[in-house]
Amino acid sequence: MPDTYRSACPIASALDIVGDRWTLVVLRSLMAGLQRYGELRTIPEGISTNILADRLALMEREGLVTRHPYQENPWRYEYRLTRKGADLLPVLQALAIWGGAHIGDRWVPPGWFFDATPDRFYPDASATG
Amino acid sequence: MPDTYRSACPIASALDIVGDRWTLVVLRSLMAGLQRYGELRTIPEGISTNILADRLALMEREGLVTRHPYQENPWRYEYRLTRKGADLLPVLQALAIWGGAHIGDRWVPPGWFFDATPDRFYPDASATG
DNA sequence: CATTGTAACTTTCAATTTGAAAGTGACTCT
DNA sequence: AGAGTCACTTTCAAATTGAAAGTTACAATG
Repeated sequence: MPDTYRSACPIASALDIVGDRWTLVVLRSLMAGLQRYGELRTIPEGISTNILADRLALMEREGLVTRHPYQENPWRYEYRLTRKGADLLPVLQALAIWGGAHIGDRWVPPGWFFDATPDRFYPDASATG
Repeated sequence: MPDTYRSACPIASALDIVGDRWTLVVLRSLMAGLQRYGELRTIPEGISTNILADRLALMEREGLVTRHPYQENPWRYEYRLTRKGADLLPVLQALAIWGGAHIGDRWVPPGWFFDATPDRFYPDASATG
């Protein structure tokens, strides 16, 4: 968690964790199926490498994602959503509805996105931590 | 709108408008009934005056709020949500649910907050622009 | 008429954050 | 041996944030 929250308001406190320019965009990408650093680098928004590494580290510290090795020599990890991370899905859905309604000519998300519930993203108990 | 959006993704684009440290906190405060600069200055998060003035100006430019004079000599304005601003209520509700569920000891929002729909905040047609 | 007070900003400037680009380390492949 | 890949890390300039002081316009008080 942040060292201090601005207040005990659940909205302000949530924004102390995810209320920056990139965290929710990375989260969206994880929900879209991207799992590795190299995949996340390719998102159309063009995140720079230092910011991506920093956000992934912050998200791990906040318990939004966990790292799972997919290779040794050298060790490489993929990032998986935790329940805490997956539970932000309704925030992304609400933002997508708003953006689609009030900004012109946005992409239409795939059908599964609005139908999904958070447990779609943490099917295994090991990712619950 | 921002000069350029990072992509045409409705989530990323929405965050290009409201994805900073303060805009959604100010929006929450407007929904809680605060309408004037001097009232908004008193929020428990402690926003500094230059940031508040800047965010209000940005929110007006984005069409999230409109200014309505409540006094002449000198002119003073109160800020009212537009439909576009009020339609962010589901985002705030989702953030509040998540913050309440995943961060310890947060305030419990008043009952009306989760029951409300956006039209609670734009009762008059003049605020629709 | 000078002084104090109030409301809504605006300015200043230091500190923090962001971002583009280049660099690093551990490998694999040719 | 040399080139390529992946996942970062470092560097440093630019943009943003924030605390504090200053400004403008007026009302109220003495």
